[in-house]
Amino acid sequence: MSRRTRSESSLQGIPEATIARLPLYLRALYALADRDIASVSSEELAAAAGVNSAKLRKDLSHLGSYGTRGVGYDVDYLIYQVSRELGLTQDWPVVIVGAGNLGRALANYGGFASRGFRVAALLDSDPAVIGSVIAGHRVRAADEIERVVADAGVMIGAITVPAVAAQGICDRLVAAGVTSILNFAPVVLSVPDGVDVRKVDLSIELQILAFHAQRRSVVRVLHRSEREVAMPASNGSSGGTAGTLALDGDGQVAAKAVGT
Amino acid sequence: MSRRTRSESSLQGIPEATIARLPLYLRALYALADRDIASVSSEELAAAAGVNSAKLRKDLSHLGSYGTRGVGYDVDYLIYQVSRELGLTQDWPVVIVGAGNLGRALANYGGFASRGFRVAALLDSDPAVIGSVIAGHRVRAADEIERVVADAGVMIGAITVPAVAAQGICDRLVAAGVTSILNFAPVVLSVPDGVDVRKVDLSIELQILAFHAQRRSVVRVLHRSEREVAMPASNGSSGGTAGTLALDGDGQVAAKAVGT
DNA sequence: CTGACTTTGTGCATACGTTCACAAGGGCGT
DNA sequence: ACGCCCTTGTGAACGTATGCACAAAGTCAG
Repeated sequence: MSRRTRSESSLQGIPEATIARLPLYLRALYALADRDIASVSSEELAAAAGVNSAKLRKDLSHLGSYGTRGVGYDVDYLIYQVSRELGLTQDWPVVIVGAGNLGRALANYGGFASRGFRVAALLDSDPAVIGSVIAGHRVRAADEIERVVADAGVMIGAITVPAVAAQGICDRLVAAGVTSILNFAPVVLSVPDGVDVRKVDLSIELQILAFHAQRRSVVRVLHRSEREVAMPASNGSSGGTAGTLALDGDGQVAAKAVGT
Repeated sequence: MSRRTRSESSLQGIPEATIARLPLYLRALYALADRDIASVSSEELAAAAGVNSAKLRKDLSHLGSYGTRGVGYDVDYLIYQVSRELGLTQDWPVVIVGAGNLGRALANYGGFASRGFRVAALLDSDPAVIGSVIAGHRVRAADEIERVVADAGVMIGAITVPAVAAQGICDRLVAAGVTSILNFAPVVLSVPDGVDVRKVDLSIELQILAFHAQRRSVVRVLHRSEREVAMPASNGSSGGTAGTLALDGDGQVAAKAVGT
């Protein structure tokens, strides 16, 4: 089921991976514009954004043919086109629920207000915090979610509350009409169809980093005794579903400082 | 070239996409363990983690055969195996540079200390902040980067400083021996080979949300006047590289509240 | 006006990721 | 002890993303 028409119009057909990179290009373009650079080649822009130039050209080609062969791209024009594609030519009021450390960081975030986004309200359920002013916004009670969303026409909500409260807040946001949610709480939110959830989880990023860091350590150790890897995994009946776990420090690796 | 041996050992061959999901599974497993659930099927665990069950099984199969056919997975055993694969059975001291809102949020983050990670130090360059205590850590001067990294054997650094200062801090972290960097500053960091950088950018996530939100609006508008989409893009010579930009509000869409 | 040069936009090959569907394998009731 | 039933683990098909390499298309000098 879930047929997608994918018409020839550029409206539908932009790959998700491309969308995720457009903000990167946009940031690089703004940096160029700040330096009064009027034109840029795909090679230069790709370097500034940290991607392959062929990939950048293919990404931009999804928005249309906005470059000039032999010359490059007009910075201002491309900024406008990318902004328009991302929907940043309009104003997006955002409600932030949870005025803890993360909520405050978000409300104070510079790149927030600068390009298209605006903090419509900052909410919290803690009476000790309600009424205080953070980043120019008086913190309002979480009870006011419905009113705030309706009054300001909010379509985007950011959830920066503790994990246990996140689903409840999410439900209320959705019921009030919010269709896009940025979730910072370490839980999987369940939402009805048509609501878009993106998550930011610091812990996950750290764990991915730890994996690679450990892999580097392991590789380094294996270089010393290459023998033991060649042994295929013993898939005998040992282990299995035994009740006691062999939680000894077998797989442990020495994490020494890596002074160059 | 760039031959990869991809031996039968599980050490090398785990896809990046799988790695990125392992923390998700781990979180779901901890939640199950907290509820004293000893065994779980791929279907249940997949639902808890918000993924497809076939994907979950394939992901877990990369670590080895840790399930029991007809039964499922032993929760504690799987927690151990996933933790070990991610390198979370060892302790990772992390240095946080930048004690602004984000740095504080990170230092206070619950999921930080709980599983394998430990704040080794919190640094800042602002004399007004140095010396104050945040989340149980006395903020130290940014000058001490090298000493802190060496003393605590830090391999992971988090950068929560303003964009302009990020590359400089990054260089110093790398020079001091840090090989994994979590970057919150909205810049592309350049690092030598062998250093792993992951970025968390609130603005990018918001922009992706805005894109989808706008797309929903556009689709809704188009349903009213379906005619105009059928017209193929006029790729004539008009427009082109003209000096003046047509920055009128042509592509604007009405962002009305979405009351159910 | 012409021709050389530069850079875009894209066809194609390859790699990677996802999903289906089912055989293999283990537990459990009888 | 046997066979049914359940769930894992995986082969295969499909879809998506990436990167190379080059034709198309424009600029600019003379």
